[in-house]
Amino acid sequence: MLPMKSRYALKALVFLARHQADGPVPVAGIAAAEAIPVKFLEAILLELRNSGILTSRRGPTGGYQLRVEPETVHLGDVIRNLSGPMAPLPCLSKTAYHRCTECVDEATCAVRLLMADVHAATLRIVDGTTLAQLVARVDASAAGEAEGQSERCRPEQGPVSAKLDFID
Amino acid sequence: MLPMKSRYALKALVFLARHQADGPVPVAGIAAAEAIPVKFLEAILLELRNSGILTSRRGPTGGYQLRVEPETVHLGDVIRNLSGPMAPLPCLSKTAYHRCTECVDEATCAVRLLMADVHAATLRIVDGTTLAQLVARVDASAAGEAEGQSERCRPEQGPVSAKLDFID
DNA sequence: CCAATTCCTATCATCGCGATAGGCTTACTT
DNA sequence: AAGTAAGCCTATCGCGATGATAGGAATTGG
Ligand code: FES
Ligand code: FES
Repeated sequence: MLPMKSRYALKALVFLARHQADGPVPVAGIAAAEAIPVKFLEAILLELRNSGILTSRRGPTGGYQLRVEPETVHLGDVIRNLSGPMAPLPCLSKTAYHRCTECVDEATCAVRLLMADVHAATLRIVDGTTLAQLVARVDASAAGEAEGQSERCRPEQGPVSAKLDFID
Repeated sequence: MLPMKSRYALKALVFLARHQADGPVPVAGIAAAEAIPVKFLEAILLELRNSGILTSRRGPTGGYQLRVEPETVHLGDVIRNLSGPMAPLPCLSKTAYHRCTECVDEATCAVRLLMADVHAATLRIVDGTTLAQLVARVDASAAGEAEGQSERCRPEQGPVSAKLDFID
């Protein structure tokens, strides 16, 4: 499960990307718009600021603002900064690596072999998507909503398991 | 993080796939070979039995055994049976779906849009890999270990982010 | 009958997570 | 200078999931 911290952060960043022109936006404004607990969001935005993604100004007319262009914000970094590495196994994290005590040989560990692919696939998506791209996709999704043209189409995917479309 | 329950289960299944010919294998044997707490593994194998993957026999010479061929065991089902759905968001699970209270419109939710791809990629791997394939990969990995021929090669992947190889 | 093994229930300790409380600091407005 | 709106920071709390253990009942081979 993606932690609430990261979910809220992503929502807030999308919101801020949309309001780049408005100058600093106060926490209360974002929280109200996105239905996020104010004090919790406060802590989140603070972390994002300390990690360099946001700027802040205090006092009246203060608030938060994107420090960098949305095209340069990789969503994987956002999640990592707030919720730590997302490796499904300790032995797969580069920044927080530590050996799996239960495994004798890392090189021939079946669990590791399987999850390494999962991890790689995940990173390819979250690190390969920028905030700008996400905003664009939301817009596209909203545009095609009235139409029966749901989701983004990926018709040529190649049969993987020949079974049914995967669930859950 | 993949729960210990699922990690242990995968290891045990690989072990059992390797010892298919030996007849029933007692829990203690698997636990010793894979360094898994006995009582914990006991509970895990019991669940796997109740979900139809394993057979058991009691008494002396008893133990656990694969009920079906390793080619028909999809690893995603193993994980699901033991640790529940692996959807990164409640709104992405088919079997345990429930609406995200914090999100106004599911169709235009940025978080959902991003994680849907992650989820799909994960399922494509875990449900697209069978126990037999995993065993084969372990063998292949063990064979190429002495050689500099590490991991499975996927040379043509297409530039995704043009950045560095992803970390964590 | 005995011993080995599965089966089942209950219980525990710990930890991470989501969230809140309370106060301090900065800075704009009047 | 006062007042106030905002960010900044630390501490704490409740809760549930997780990993693990205890103890015993049921089954079955020798
Ligand atoms: S799971 Fe990390 S080495 Fe086996
Ligand atoms: S995260 Fe599920 S609808 Fe937004």
